[in-house]
Amino acid sequence: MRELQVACSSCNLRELCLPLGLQRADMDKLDTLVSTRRRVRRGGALFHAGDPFAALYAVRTGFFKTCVASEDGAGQVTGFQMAGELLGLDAISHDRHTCDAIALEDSQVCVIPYERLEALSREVVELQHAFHKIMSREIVRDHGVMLLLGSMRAEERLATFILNLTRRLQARGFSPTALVLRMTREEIGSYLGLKLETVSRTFSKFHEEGLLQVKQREVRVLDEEGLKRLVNAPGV
Amino acid sequence: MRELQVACSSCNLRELCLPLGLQRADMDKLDTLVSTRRRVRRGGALFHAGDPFAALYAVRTGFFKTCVASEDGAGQVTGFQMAGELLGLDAISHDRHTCDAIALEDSQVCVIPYERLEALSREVVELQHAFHKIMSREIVRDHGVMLLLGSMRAEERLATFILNLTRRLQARGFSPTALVLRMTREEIGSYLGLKLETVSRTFSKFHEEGLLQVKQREVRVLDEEGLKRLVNAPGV
DNA sequence: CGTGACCTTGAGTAGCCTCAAGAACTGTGG
DNA sequence: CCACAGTTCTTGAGGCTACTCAAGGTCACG
Repeated sequence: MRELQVACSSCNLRELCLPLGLQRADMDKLDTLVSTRRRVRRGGALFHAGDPFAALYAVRTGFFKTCVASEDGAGQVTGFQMAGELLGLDAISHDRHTCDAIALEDSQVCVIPYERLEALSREVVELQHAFHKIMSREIVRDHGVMLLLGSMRAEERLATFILNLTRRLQARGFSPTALVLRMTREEIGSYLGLKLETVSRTFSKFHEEGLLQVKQREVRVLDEEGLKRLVNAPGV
Repeated sequence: MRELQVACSSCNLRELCLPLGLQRADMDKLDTLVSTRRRVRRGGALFHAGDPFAALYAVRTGFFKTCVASEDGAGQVTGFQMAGELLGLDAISHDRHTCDAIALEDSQVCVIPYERLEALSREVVELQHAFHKIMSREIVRDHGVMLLLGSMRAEERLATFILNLTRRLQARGFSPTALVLRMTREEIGSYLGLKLETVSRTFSKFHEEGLLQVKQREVRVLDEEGLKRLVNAPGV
């Protein structure tokens, strides 16, 4: 758990992350709050379900998955987080984390001590706004996943997933067409409510149909409109 | 839209609702914030997706469903809300509601003007805590639904749903075994990612197996342990 | 170059969906 | 209070999607 110095005010993610909407002066106050980083190796856990809650984490670099455990031992991936996204919001409710956060590549996170975040957000209205919006956005995102899991078929689910990933990567300055999946077929399947074989078959189908070029974890979007059509005009 | 006088400090839901954890003095401040109620007739909408966001709502009496619309027109029920639960949290993110809230019986809600809630929660630490916990709890709840939709079979889903309803009703002083469903088979199905026929068949199956007594919308839990076993020891 | 993890593909099957018909209930007007 | 229309619920038959089980291929890494 190496700790590094950090400053939100000079972070190139400040337009995506917690500081969104803050003025320069307020940003300086945020710098006093978010003062350390933490490294997590690929495969390592940022936190586990049951761990006491002390801080939220903002992904600085790298890629995470969060997964909840069900009663019978089987888990489910509830989300994939990339740079600028917050981890740990679920823990506020019970002062303990309710899911595992696992790094899918070597990563760095900014540590946001929660008590101090609450204190500062009582002083800085814009920070309060930003934080509430982030929590609310997480709720909206979850509703979108519920819609996906509850009413889409396999092809729609995977198309939605790929379009969502490319959109988020594009917002971070990456190519909107070429991406390298950081997660296994099984993890994608868990997130989308499918078995890994179904994910694999559906990738192959998209490949055959010229929607995607798929080579293991390297994916290139060849026909974005075709993918969007799949999502919007669901199978009969 | 009839408006009535109301006071959190004298509300018998204060242990379930926003005021959870507040001291007497702070409760009085909350009373100045939550000063009006609104009636919604069965079938009526508290708000629609796209409506500008101004207030959160706490269910005072009655029963609601929230549903999001998907691109292709089909909707999905994202939750059922009963007394003491908050509606509208999703709207904070974009200053517009992202789902419809429909009353499933004649209902009353307390109106919580959002700007004033933010202002007061900068003053009253316990209110800030309570509000953040409520948002976080919604995120945890959504993760539970994602787990249900992503990895459970029909029987597990319905058993989970019934157990969840009875638990919440019990917390409100109702019988943990007898309940009257406020929603149709189709709405249950939409929430659980099943077709209404499957919901109906699964109810019939539970009835045959002696787990439930089902007569249209009247349900009596005969074997709670049996339901729990279904949830924890999934099929095969 | 061997080992383990991950991915692809095939064959057969189970669970849920679709389509359809009829029953039970709700509420509305005579 | 009853008849009727509309909605909701139940049940059956058949079909399709995604799952299970299985085998072999690819890739990363020591």
